[in-house]
Amino acid sequence: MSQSDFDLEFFNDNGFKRSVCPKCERAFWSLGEWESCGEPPCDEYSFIDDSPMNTPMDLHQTREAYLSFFEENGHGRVSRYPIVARWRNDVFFTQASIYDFQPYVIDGTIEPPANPLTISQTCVRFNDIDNVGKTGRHFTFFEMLAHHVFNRKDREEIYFKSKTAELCHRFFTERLGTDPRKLRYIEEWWEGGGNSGPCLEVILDGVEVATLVFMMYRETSKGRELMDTQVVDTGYGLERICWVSQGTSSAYEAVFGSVVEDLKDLAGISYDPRVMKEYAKVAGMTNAKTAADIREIREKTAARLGMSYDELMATVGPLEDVYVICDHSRALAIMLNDAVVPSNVQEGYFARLLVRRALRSIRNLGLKIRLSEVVAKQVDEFSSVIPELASNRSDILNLVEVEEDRYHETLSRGRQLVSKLTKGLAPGEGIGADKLIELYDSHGLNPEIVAEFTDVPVDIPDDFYIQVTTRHEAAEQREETESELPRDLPETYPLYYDDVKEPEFDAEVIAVLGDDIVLDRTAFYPEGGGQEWDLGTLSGKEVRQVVKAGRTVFHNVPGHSFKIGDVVRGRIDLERRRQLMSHHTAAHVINGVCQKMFGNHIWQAGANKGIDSARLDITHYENFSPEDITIIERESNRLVMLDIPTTIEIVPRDEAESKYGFRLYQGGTVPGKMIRVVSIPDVDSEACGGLHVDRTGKIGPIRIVRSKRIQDGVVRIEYVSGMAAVKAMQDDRDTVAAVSEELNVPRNQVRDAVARTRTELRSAQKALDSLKCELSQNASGDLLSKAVDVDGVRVICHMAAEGEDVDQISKTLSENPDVLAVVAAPGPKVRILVSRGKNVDVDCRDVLKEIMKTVGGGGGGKPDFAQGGGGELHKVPAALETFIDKSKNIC
RNA sequence: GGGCCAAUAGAUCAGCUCGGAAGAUCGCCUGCUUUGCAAGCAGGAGGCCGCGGGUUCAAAUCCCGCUUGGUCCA
Repeated sequence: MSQSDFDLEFFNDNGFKRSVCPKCERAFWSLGEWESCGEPPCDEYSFIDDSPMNTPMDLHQTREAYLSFFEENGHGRVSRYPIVARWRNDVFFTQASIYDFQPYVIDGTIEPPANPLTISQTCVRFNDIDNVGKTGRHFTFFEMLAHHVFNRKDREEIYFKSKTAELCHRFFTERLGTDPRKLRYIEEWWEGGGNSGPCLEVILDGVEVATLVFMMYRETSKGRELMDTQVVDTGYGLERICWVSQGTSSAYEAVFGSVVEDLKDLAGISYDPRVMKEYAKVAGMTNAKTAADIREIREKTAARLGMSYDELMATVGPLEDVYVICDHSRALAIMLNDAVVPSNVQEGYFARLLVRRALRSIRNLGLKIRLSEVVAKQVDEFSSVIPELASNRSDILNLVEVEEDRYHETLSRGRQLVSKLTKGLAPGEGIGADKLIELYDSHGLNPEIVAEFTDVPVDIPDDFYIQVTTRHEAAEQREETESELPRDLPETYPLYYDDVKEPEFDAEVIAVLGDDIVLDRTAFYPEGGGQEWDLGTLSGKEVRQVVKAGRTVFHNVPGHSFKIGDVVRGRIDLERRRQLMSHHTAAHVINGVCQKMFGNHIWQAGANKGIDSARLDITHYENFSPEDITIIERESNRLVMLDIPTTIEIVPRDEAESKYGFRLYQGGTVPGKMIRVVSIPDVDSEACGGLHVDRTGKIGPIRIVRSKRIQDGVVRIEYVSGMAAVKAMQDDRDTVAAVSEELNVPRNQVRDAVARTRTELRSAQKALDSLKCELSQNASGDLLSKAVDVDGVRVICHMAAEGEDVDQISKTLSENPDVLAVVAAPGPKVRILVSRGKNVDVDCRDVLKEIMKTVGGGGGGKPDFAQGGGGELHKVPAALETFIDKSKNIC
């Protein structure tokens, strides 16, 4: 960063002065005379109760003021992108407006929807979630207002640094009526995502209202390189500007409108506004990173107001909970609207986190409401700007309710767990830190809840969450397998898109890499979109695998002898392809049916279309019931029989997005300016590179084989279609036929017959058991008559024969109070049981030991019963015989 | 994607440290008692101890792998 980076015409021509803040030593530009840079902690908020803007605006008015200003100044207004950044695989959520244009717009693959453009991008960030509700300015969900410019290399520059600063300045002064002298522009350097550039932080009355980033460089291993596209990346905090315009005590009061008022009424909160004003000012000054920082904010605030920490918290605590509920419910409304399904992994976990934290706050306040009621208010509040919210309303609320119920289940499990745990404690003993961490980490119970569940002392360490984190720091590695195929080969022309029914083609070999052949064109469909590759031959040689790297198709042909320049004749196995096409189009049909049946939250989460079977993974909160499957299957087949023509069109990306929305990207990200859209009208439209049948009728029958919850929030539908479905039906018919023949009943009686057979088997088993019991009773009677009396103890040694139930005999014998029974089992292995009647004062283990001395091997047990084995089988009879003599010594 | 916890009768769980004949409570069935209900009394049925390997004379119990569920983190 150098001073020249900020030597802007706009500043110089308009009398801006560059000063250096004596506290933080950063340089800043302003029209006013200022001692410092203006940003906390160098200065504190001065807009509270004294807005620098001419009109207080609500959130929607603020957004509109911004977008219309930039629209009037030549920017195209672009609608928001979804909050789940499905077009990227490096992040879960859209965290800034520039995410919308990474990587394809910035790397030049596609053109931006407008240039320059303006947008209000819905964003969500979780790194500051602990501060939400506490600092007066942190949110999980927020909107980033922005104007962006993409200046392409070799094209005329649209605008860059100077005009950006000018537009920003004019927006605040002309549109919002801010005194021009109040704005300060701090020189900074920005880095992120491998890029960097100078930036200006825009400070107004102590709050950073915008950041103007000039993304110019790429950070490479060779050092800093100028990017081909010079990007204006601005970010204006919608919530901040709205807050400043109203000058309320906290941003939450300005932003949440009627929702926050309703909740305060419900919770019966009344408070001295002075408290929150001071609190927000102090919080604004402090870098709130840990629980200790938050504590410091509270202590400072209490000191400034001349009250105790506890007095302050009595006011602030309930308000914080109200703000948390407002924030989390709003974030949930938007996230669920954009099809996040709460779950224990990936983006779904964040939705779960929000639900649980919001419920905790509702609980703290003792409110008798469901979270879904608050989410409903947020949905209504935002429906005017995000119209889909209205149509997804019931789906969103249902997801919240399902998740709320799940949390209650977790709590009741937890309640049992805690009471079980405390039962084992000594009087006065508490629940220690280790246990608390386990309860939280493994069972989802935070320490406060644990304390609520029990009367025993709960000792919560200050660094509780830090301890939890360290537990996780053990091992975290990730490995990525990169394809070894070269990417610098020429593109292969895809004949398979021209005519899916053409079985033959001629092509020229343009590269040979071992067994892999590259042709100038091919009709072999390479693996992609979950669809397996085509098989067939190249000039008679069998093709084993076909894959694509970049735009080049590689044919794996073991043992070929082709050379560059050879012309080869390809033949495709069309029957295989027809099956793959049927499975692929069926996936789109089933996906469409499920979306209609279950709602907007249904998205494809993965798919595989093989030759014998296929599967489609979709996002849903529970496994399907047999009834659901029946309906899905019926509706899918109905669409097949309607014989709907499918269409495939290659359209510009932005056109496709505006026509079909982001639902296009069911299969994940798709690169390129033009995208291939596969549509089944009124059912499903997806960006898809796969091969499809041209009418749904050609799919043939669709059979859902089973559904399976493969992880929380994702259900796998296994299905077959076309000939594979026909085969599945035939297999089922054959199976039933075989069973019915085996049972010798007609097929419609098979179920009853099986049930009957099972019952019969059971009672036969029982009869057998009681017979065995009777037998051993008889046997033990015989044995008792042969008992040898040793000092009043009847000693019995018995070498059982094949088929005798030794356990039962041993048990029965020892029911006689004066019997000591030694029973040896026949069989490949030695097994000896020693049991005694209740009046016999002998340790069975000693008896066993004595016998084992002769036999070898080991054993053990309890005083009244011991068993052992090992050693040599043939020694057992002798050992038993001599035992009688020895027993005289023992007894 | 990674870590942790768990899986035993229809339900809720004990037993697992320290290997030795599978238990409790509720529910269910039968009988008795009661005008009826709630209940009480007596008896009974109900278990591949998640699956698969290993160690051992012997595994619900120890070890390994898997499956399923829960939970925390990114």
